[in-house]
Amino acid sequence: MSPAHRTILHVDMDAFFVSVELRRRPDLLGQPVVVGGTGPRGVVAAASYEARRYGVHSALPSAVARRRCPHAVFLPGSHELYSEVSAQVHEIFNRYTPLIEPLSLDEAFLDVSGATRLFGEGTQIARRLRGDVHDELELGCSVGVAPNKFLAKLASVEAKPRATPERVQPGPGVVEVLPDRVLEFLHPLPVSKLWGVGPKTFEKLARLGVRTVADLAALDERTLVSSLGRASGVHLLALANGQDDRPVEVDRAMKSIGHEETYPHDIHELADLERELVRLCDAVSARLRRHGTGARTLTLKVRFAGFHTVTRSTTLVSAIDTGPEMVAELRPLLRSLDVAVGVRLLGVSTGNFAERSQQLSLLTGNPDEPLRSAAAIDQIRDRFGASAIGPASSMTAKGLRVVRRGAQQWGPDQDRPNESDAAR
DNA sequence: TCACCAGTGGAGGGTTCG
DNA sequence: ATCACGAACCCTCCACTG
Repeated sequence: MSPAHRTILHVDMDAFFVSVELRRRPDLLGQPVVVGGTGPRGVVAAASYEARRYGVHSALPSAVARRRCPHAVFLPGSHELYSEVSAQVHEIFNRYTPLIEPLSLDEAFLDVSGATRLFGEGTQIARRLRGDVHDELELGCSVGVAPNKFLAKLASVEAKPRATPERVQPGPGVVEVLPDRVLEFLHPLPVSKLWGVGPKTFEKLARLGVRTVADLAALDERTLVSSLGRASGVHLLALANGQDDRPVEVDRAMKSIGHEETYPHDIHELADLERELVRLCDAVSARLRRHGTGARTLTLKVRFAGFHTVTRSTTLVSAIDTGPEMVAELRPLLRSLDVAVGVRLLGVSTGNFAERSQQLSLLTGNPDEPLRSAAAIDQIRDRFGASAIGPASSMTAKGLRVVRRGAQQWGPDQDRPNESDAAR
């Protein structure tokens, strides 16, 4: 039996990556600080509220961010550290409910419907939780409280601090949407605030004369479905009426694993791309094995110099989980493309997970060689680190050192300065 | 032989989110 | 002037099956 109405929390850490950095760099407090890619093709992953005053926000190209706020401090960031801190935040959540659905490192839904008897109303839980996070981790967060996920997420936006060109205003921290005030809260909002309405959908809705959520709610379902498609149309109309019965899902199974990289310079040579393909397959297959699964569907992604992007995929009868096997499937797909114009990004993604079946090699009649050597590689990496061993094709000419690009999640590293730049 | 139906699943493109 | 990365989900078209 589900309760008459649920109490859902959406917790969103305030400027998470930056706030974590500021704990070890208190000298930067109150300054514009940006975490993200530092190279010319990088983007902003997180901006302090001071930086936001200058129009710097996440996903903004770093080059633009530098122009808008030249005195901002740019930090490369450490995904691993943020992961650890995120886990600590979740431990705090766990005091109040086990029903936690992480959306990302810095966001989560909590279903506290069953916790109110023990800890009080949703807003009381929200305030206690904020206090814990602040006192124990020196981090700020904003919490939305509502009868469903979608409204809780909207509420947490209202709870956040706000940066205007003049100043940074602290937010209320906790905002609740009461069950009998849902439409009152929802309908005046612009449709662009709805979860799932991006630039494209916004344009389609604008053509239907829709500007506010109230406009959307008044729309005929058939009209909406014919414009947005079945699933999106029905879903969006429900949201516009404040209805969202999606449960807080604790263990969402991963459906795809992939790696993609944007290069500091476009690549024109097929041979170079094939070498990159080997590296990507090596990395993705290692992650597959760590998750103890194999993949049946492999997808190659290529972004050309003009930003035009294509994908080529293949689905196998049985799942694989080693680099060489993946390369064997994807290399022909890569070769089928004309890469003369130059490639700025190459990506490999896997899905359709299934147990890897034991099989005999047709050539040797022995148990699958790739499988055994992959296991050996995993052992070496466990003991000596990820860069201890890699594909021969990614060794430098000088040999012996595996070429590992910087662990940059938000774009390629800054170009390595050459000797003439070393002026001091 | 043709038309149709319902269901499944692959391929490729696309949108959205954080 | 410039635009990352990782993942989920959706749509359309198409082939195949019964």
